Amino acid sequence: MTIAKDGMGDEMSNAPSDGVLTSSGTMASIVYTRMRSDILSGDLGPGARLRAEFLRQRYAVGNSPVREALNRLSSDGLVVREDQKGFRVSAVSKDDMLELAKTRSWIENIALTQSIAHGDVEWEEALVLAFHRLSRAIRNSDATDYAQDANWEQCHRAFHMALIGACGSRWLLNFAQQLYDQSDRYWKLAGIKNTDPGNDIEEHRAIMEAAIDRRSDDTVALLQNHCQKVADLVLSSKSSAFKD
Amino acid sequence: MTIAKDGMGDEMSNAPSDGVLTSSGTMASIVYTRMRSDILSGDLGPGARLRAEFLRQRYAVGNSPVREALNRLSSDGLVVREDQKGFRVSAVSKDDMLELAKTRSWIENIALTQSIAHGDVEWEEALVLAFHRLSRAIRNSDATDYAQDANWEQCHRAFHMALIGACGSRWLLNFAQQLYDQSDRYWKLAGIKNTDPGNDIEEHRAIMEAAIDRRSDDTVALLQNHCQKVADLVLSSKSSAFKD
DNA sequence: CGGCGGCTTTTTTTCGAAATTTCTTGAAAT
DNA sequence: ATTTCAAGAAATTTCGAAAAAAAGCCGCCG
Repeated sequence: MTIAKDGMGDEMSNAPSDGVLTSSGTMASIVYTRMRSDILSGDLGPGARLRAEFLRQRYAVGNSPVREALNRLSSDGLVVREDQKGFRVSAVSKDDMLELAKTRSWIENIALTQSIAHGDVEWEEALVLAFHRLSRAIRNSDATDYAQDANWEQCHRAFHMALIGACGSRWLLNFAQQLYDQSDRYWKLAGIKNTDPGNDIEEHRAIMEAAIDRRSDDTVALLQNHCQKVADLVLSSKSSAFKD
Repeated sequence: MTIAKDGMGDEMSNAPSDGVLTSSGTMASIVYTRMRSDILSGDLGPGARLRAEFLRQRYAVGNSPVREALNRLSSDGLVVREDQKGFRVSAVSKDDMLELAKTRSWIENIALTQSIAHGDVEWEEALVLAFHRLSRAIRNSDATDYAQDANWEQCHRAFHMALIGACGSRWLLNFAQQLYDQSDRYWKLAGIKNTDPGNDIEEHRAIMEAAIDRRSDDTVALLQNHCQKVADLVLSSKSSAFKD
């Protein structure tokens, strides 16, 4: 089931089976995971100062775990560090969003092309499974905005990772995940309501089928379109969050 | 002179003008820089355990700075963390080297194409300057193996960064730098002697000129060729460092 | 002879406080 | 009124030791 050979991948290494980062073990890892989640969800807003005392209290731990988590997050680009002046949640802007979307499209383009070219039967099956779970998550969700659903989120992430899972480069997978995280943050900050379950399922199904049929160009086009649509939505939202 | 808009870039942010990472400020940052350098140079060999006591003594600091540096390096992929079992220098292998070379070629391909498409006059000038410094570093070096020369190393890195400096994505620049670092480590571990200064200069000159002439395809081809040659050398070296 | 539990030792991880730096405030001087 | 400077406050960074976990050791039992 797992594709990467495991060894360098930082984020997914502590995932129980696939997707979720429960990352246990040390306090530092727990704080890292929770804080990452809080930043992605917008609970810790862009630009917010991350004072030691505040975080120690919030996560009920001492100084060291907080600091270790912050240092990891800063390498992930979710937090910025200014020597001697502390940490803050990295800012957002229209320009950043555009840069992000551009970069993501480049990276996913390569990764997807490679994945389709080299994906084996295992990859196909993992993809089908990921799609099945995603569509079920969408159907099962009774919320008017299922994007809030933690399960949907995990399935959606897993699907996109499964797509490129056979690209043959842990580096690329890592990069793609970083970019996915960032996009995810913008999506949530924009506060977009996901209103059309049927279309959402079909869009993902089309991507999956094209991938499995090894129609490389089609798949890439569909995925780019999918991502572009998301980016447009984010940018055209009232976007009170982006001072721009 | 600087191209990136500055803000998220982690590595280069503390560089005085360009290239060198003296990254001062906090002890943690100093240790991070020195340790990174020690790993890249092979002074801390692949797979080596990084015990707290050893590092505290080596860098003459307390526990916290060492730990912060380790956490940052682990996100960079130069160090692997195993919760509750400490840190070690990330391993090397033939497969990893191939994966790395592949990924680097993909990333640099995009970055270079974009840089050539969007590079302005400032970019051209920075590139010319970087080349000039590189060629001077090569000529001035009296060592039989100028790759040992710290100055050459910095100039070489600066040149390759200048090439893609106008790609328009800080993400991509960051990724490219990570991959460059890793390649650099393999290069040094392989212990290759750089014996042909003249050819080295001309190879870089050809790349620079093609880039400035905006011959996108040519430039990419030249760069790929350049990187491929390096990868082949590394893999065909006696490579006592790679268990396979 | 080999594997298994319990003990000691080593190493990692975490805490709380000291040291250092930055930020704030307010009074004095131009 | 504005700027400058210094003292106090707040926050970050660093240290050293305590707590927790892993690794090594040795005798014991199957």
